[in-house]
Amino acid sequence: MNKRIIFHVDVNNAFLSWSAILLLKQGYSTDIRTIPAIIGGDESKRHGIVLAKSPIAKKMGIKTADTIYSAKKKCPGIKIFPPNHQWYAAQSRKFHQYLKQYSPVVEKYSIDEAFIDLTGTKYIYDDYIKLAYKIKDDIKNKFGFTVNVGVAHNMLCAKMASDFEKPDKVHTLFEDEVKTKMWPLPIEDLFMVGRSSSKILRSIGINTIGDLANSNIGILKKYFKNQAQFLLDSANGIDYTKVEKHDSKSESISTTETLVKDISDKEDLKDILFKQTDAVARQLRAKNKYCHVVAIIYKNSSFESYSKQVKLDNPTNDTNTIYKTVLHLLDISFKGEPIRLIGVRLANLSSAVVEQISLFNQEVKETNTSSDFQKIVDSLNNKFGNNTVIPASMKKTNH
DNA sequence: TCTGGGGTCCTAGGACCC
DNA sequence: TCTGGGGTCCTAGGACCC
Repeated sequence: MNKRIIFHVDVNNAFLSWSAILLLKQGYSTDIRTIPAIIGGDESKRHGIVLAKSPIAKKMGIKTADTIYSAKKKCPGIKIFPPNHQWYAAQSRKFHQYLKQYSPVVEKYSIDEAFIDLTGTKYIYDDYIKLAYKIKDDIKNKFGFTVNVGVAHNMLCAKMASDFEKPDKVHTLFEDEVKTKMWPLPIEDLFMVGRSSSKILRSIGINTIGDLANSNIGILKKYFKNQAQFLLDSANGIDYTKVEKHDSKSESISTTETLVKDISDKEDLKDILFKQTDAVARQLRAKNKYCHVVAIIYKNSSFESYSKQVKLDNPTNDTNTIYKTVLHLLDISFKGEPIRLIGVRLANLSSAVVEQISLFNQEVKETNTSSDFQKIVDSLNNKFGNNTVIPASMKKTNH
């Protein structure tokens, strides 16, 4: 069997690099990639975490998702810049669009990462390392930001390889390199080993990826059950996952909002939930999908998260139907306590409506014919601003 | 001035059915 | 009477990713 050939392309410090480009364009004199700098949310709105950091900031111990408070402590005088998500989305589109020319099988893994499956292209590209360098340099020259490219025979190794030395580098991680390049790394560096798993692994004397690769499956199973084999395979660089272009593979749509202040008033929560429901339902209709599950998500002032969900008899994409369900979930799950974050999630998405016919209740169900009307409303709102057309029931709450 | 937002996947436990 | 064993569906919560 022929070996696959997979690239993983990863934008270096994506949000920070992209902001750097925009700032330079706007006449800002410093390239923020070259100074201690971070992209961070607004602390006064309780969005105070690090979204991206410059290489120098990283050297000073600042990590993504650190609080800005702690970043300042680690690096007094650090420059903080706000995120610009629209600009990032535009950069991301250019990046992903560019990669599509090399293979029909490109997986958008995140806003700033992609996998390319180049298997079966050896008559087009005689040297894959050269190709990796070409892609890296092209992106730098065309767009002004740098990437790392990982080259391997599977997705896991390609991803691990692109994470080696940064920025602006090409790395390989083939089978015969796993032992020398991957095994010496700390266990936290292995893809899919997070805080919780690494804590357990270190407690049983597994400190490097090599330790894990050479560990006993029986012992691993005691702690990780069905995940044990996956962990052992990963540490050995084994992975059979296929690169898939899952543009339409959406499984759920959600939105959450950390409130500027904790809210414990139910009526205030209802207003927020309506806006959120409207937003996710619109996304659902834009994808021509229907949801089967509706959920409400909370985080209280003690940072405890919980949720309540329900499965609908009939899938829907109708804002009002979903909102009624959300209100019902609120009624049966809201504890009256101060809420820090609230959100709505739509899940079990399907493309077609399958009406469930009740045996006992033959009344004709209200079907999704309102969907066409809603799409017109959506397009008006998209064109003229969010509250051009709103339901009469929400009108009173216009502040 | 502590701690974002959008996702996927897995597991445990209860309800229910045969 | 004193407790089976499959299986599926559903919900809640948690781990992990960027």
